[in-house]
Amino acid sequence: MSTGAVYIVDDDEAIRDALAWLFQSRGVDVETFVSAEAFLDKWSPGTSGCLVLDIRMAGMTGLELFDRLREMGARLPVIFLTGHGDVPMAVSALKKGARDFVEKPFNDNDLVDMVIDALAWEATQRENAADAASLAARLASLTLRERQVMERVLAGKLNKVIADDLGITMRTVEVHRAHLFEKMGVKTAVELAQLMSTRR
Amino acid sequence: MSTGAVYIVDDDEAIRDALAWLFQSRGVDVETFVSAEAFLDKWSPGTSGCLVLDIRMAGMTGLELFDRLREMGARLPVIFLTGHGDVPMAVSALKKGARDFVEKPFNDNDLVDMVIDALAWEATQRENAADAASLAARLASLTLRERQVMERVLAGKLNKVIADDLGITMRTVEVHRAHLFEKMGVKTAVELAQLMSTRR
DNA sequence: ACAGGCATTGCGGATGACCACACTGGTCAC
DNA sequence: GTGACCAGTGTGGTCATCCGCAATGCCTGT
Repeated sequence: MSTGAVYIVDDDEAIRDALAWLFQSRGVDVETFVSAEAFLDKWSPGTSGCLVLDIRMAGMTGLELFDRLREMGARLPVIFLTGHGDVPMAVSALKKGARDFVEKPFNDNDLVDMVIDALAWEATQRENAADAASLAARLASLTLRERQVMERVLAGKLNKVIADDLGITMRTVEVHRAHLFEKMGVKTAVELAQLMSTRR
Repeated sequence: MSTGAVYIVDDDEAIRDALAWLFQSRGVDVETFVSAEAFLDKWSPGTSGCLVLDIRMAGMTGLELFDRLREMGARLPVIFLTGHGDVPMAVSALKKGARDFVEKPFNDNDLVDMVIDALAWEATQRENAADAASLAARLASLTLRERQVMERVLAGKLNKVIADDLGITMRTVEVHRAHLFEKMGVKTAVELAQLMSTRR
């Protein structure tokens, strides 16, 4: 798992080149795009990294690309660059989850530091998302009965009560319980509770 | 528990009065302050509500008041008002946790809506903080041994193993276990795990 | 038709959790 | 010094959990 690259989207070739050189010189992988559309072509749910996005571009603007990516489920951190941004635009972008909003001219080193932070953040987010997905998958693999038993185990009910509750025998509850513990990859009810509590 | 008031800090009397009237007409409790210093006098850790803060004021500026409050542990949501803010100022304020950053002239209704949202948010935050404090208090009431046993219970260890671990008898572990369950207000290990997992 | 997964149940035993009762010893505060 | 609190221990019993072994009925896909 290497940490992702920085994706620079700007229709000004001079800026693309300058930024690409800047990041490369600091050891950050870079890919550049001439337009929002070009990045959308490249993007897939597996794309990992950080976006540096010019606001004002021909065609789709940076803000529009940002919205589009969010709609498509992208969770990449986005740093906006702008020559002459206004306050409402900056506020709206940040409130929608942009990572930062930087006016040109900016300090090169600061930008690289921001990107490096964003890359690290994105990597941990990606891990968390993977954990959540794995948990969801395991949850989905449970049968109806197993889910019903799990709910009641998490509610602290005794097997006897659960059995009564579901109109089945204690022995059957035990079987379901063992199965769901197996599927969820836990050995005790305590572990199960922790697993289910952290992510929600 | 009523939801808190909106605290308006602005050195322009006309604006204070206009905002006070605006909020009152929408049923929101209002208090106004002529300066950042005046609000600091009034503030205490129990102060509940939402701040509407002019940036440019004689004496301490809105941004300085914001920083000062954060240092003192205040978690009040803050909405900044500014006549001529610049982008870096807005970005910095939002990244430091300001709720919003609004340029004059602004839409009255939008501001009230923002404040109402902020008040609701603050109320739930306050509840969460109270729960966390109560949990911390209960945790602090545990004796050393009880904490040691709790850790190991949460690690899914059996009483036998815990006993071995701590060099004491199973019986003693059972006693500590019962005591800590009592103090933490839970009846089962599962409840304990849920209690400890949600807040961390 | 047959394999495989799911839900169900029974029996019995090993192990663990929980509890009431009883007792020792140390520290700390009033 | 006496009471409150903490830590530690024992006996004995009840209830719960966990497992292996064995079996039945249903449904689905090959």
